[in-house]
Formats: sequence, structure tokens, C-alpha cells
Amino acid sequence: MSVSNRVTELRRRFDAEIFPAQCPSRMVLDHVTSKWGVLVLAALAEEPRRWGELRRIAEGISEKMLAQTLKTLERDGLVHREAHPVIPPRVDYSLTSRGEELAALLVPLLAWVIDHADEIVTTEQG
Amino acid sequence: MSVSNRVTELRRRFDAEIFPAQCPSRMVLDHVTSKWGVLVLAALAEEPRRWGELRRIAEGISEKMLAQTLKTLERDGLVHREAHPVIPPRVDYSLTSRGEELAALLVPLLAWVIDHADEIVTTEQG
DNA sequence: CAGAATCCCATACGATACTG
DNA sequence: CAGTATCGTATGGGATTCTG
Repeated sequence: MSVSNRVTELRRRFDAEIFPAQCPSRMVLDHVTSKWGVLVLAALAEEPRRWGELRRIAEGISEKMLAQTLKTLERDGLVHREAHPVIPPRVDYSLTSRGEELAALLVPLLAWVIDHADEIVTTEQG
Repeated sequence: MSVSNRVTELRRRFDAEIFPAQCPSRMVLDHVTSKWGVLVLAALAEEPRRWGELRRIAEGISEKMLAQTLKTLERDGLVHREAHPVIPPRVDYSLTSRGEELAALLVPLLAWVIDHADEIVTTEQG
């Protein structure tokens, strides 16, 4: 099926052929496409990660935002948190099966953006 | 290739196996995954749209944000703007070929989110 | 090591009014 | 119809400090 038809089918599920404002999908979409949500999900797509690893991989993220992002994604059932009762503490984060589904769609998107970012910004101020 | 390998390959392009902070892709990613960027791109994936159509489809968007989003996406070379010199004014927005590439990856993601949003929010406060 | 708590700010975003 | 201009606000996000 063409991309165009896919969208049409997608939007036909709604009454007026719109993306409704009062819709749960808006919230989930905001979580998933949040500034750090994308990077965290992509980082976890590779393999389970510890807190410290995620901080290094998603370069620039603050502790506050990492905590907040992980909690949101955990609430959404996309990320699984597993704390090991050891000292020093060790906590592993991984994708749930639902999270894997999503990551499978998210990663190619991120890859495309990374691949084309340079030519895009070059065009900007060219 | 597996999703995992895809990410690994993706991140291997960088030195320290991280998503670098000072990277053009961060900016482009923010544009594309912005609150309204996703919906506008998806709306245009179906067919060219006029200003008023976009306002109705991306329900809840303000005029200010529609203008800003369209300008950003146009600067990024993802959206093409074509103004017709008629009265009343008519302006058509469409995806560039680069925009179509991106939309092809974005639409399945949006479709997945819409399909799973209900079960996700149900889990939230279940 | 893996966070929680607090303070603070920039800006993304919304509402309204106006225009060619 | 397709915008621009202005104002106001909510919150996403950063820096710092503290803790089991």
C-alpha cells in the first residue's frame, strides 16, 4: 500500500478526517517524539542500558530529564525498569515488547534524519 | 538487518558511540518531531493541502504555530510552498521529494501510535 | 551508582486582534 | 483566504545540591 493510502486509511478512522485534538494519541505522540524520548528509545533499541550509559549516550541530557523521560516511557509501558538490590545500586532499563515495536519504526526515522541532517542544514544557511 | 544491528551501525558512525549533542541532526530531529511538525508532515503526505485545510486537519493548532511550523519545514527543504496570485489568495503546501522520504518513515510511526494509544493510556491509570 | 529535590529560566505555544 | 503582530503564560528543560 502506498504511503498516501496509508495516511488516508489512517485518518478515515476519524469522523471529520482530522487528527482530533482530544485524543490519547496526542499525548503518547508527545511522549514518544519528545526531545529526549526519541534518543532514549533508540539507545535502548540496541540493548538494555544502565542509567549511566543512557546519560552518556544521549549526550547533553540532564539527570532530571533522564529520570522524567524514563518514568514517562515506563508509565506508557514502553520501557521496563529493573533494579538490582546490590551495592552500589544497579538498575537496568530495557524495552518492553510494545517498546520494541515502536523502536522498530523509530530507529529508521532517526537514521534518516542523521543521514540527511548535514545536507539539510547546509541548504538552510547556504 | 535487525533493528538492533541497524542502531549499532547507526551509532558506529560516531566516535564514542553516542548521540552527539553538537550535531545538526539534533536540530532537524527537533523540527521533525515537534508537536505540530509530525501532524503537518503526515497531513501533507496524503496530498497537497491549503492553509485552511491544514488548520482543520491538525486540530487545535494555532495560526501562529501553523505558520511557524510550515516555515521551519520549508527552510529544512521538506515542504514546498506555492502561492497563486489570485484573489482571494490561494496557497498550496506540498512535500518535497526529501519530505516524501521522511513522511514514508513518519506515517507508519504515527499510525502505530494512534493504533496503540488507547491501550497505553488505559494501562496508565488502570 | 542511581537517583530526588529545589530553584530558575528560555521558549514553545496559545489567544487575540489586525491586514493585503 | 492566508497570513502578521503582539502579548501573555505554561512548562519543558538546565544547573545545582543532596542522599540511600
